[in-house]
Amino acid sequence: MFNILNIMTKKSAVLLPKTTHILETVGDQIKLARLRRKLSGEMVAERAGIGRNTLISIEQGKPTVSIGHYLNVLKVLGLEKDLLALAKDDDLGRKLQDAGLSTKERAPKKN
Amino acid sequence: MFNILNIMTKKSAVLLPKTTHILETVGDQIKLARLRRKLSGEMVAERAGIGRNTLISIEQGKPTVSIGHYLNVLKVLGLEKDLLALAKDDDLGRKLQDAGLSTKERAPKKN
DNA sequence: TTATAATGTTTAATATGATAAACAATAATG
DNA sequence: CATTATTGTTTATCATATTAAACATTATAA
Repeated sequence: MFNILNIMTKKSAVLLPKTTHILETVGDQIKLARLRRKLSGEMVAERAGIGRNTLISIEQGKPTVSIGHYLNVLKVLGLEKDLLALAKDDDLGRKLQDAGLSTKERAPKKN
Repeated sequence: MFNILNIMTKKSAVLLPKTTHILETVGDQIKLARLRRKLSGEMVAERAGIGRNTLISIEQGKPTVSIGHYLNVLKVLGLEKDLLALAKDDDLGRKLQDAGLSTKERAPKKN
């Protein structure tokens, strides 16, 4: 509590309220998908190769869990392809690209 | 190499080939979204509050990066709502639910 | 063609993610 | 109602995720 050193050396992700809400919503959706399949947390955790506590962290929307564990849980539920939606339909990006044209392998140099 | 103890005590996610490919594809999509915005890796990493190496891990599809860091990178690109797609359209789940009916707060007891 | 910024790799240090275990609370059954 | 499996919390331990720094490569733009 009030540990300035902890704040300055923090390595875990700091989320804004809106971002936190997104993660919690995803956690709820994953839990609902599990319950629809009538699977206990212990069963899903075991099949995903993770501990029970880590699955609970996912379902509660904790930002610390690795994307690999996330993905393996989605796979147990048959939902792993949902991840492909990330940065897939990049409308803004394509408009920016149309404006600037071309797509390079690297970002432009700042001169 | 050939460290049986490392295998038995592994905590990082073990992915199957198909799952690995999904993560790598997402990494490519994130990198493409960054380049369309003409942002350097250093700039995105700084805005997302992570190190440059961690962003590289994300763009290369490494399974170790936390969902929180992932989410903050997506936010820098204006794509954070994409995460809401995870376990959202659970077609199979809804069919299973229709078959079994009801939705409980917990998985059924196994007796 | 040349200069250089962007990207990628490796290494070492350390904060932390993931875990099991023990426990408490409670929803789901009979 | 009574029983109990599921869910959730806390704690301690340890493997590892994250980082900065130094360096190498190469695409970019003049």
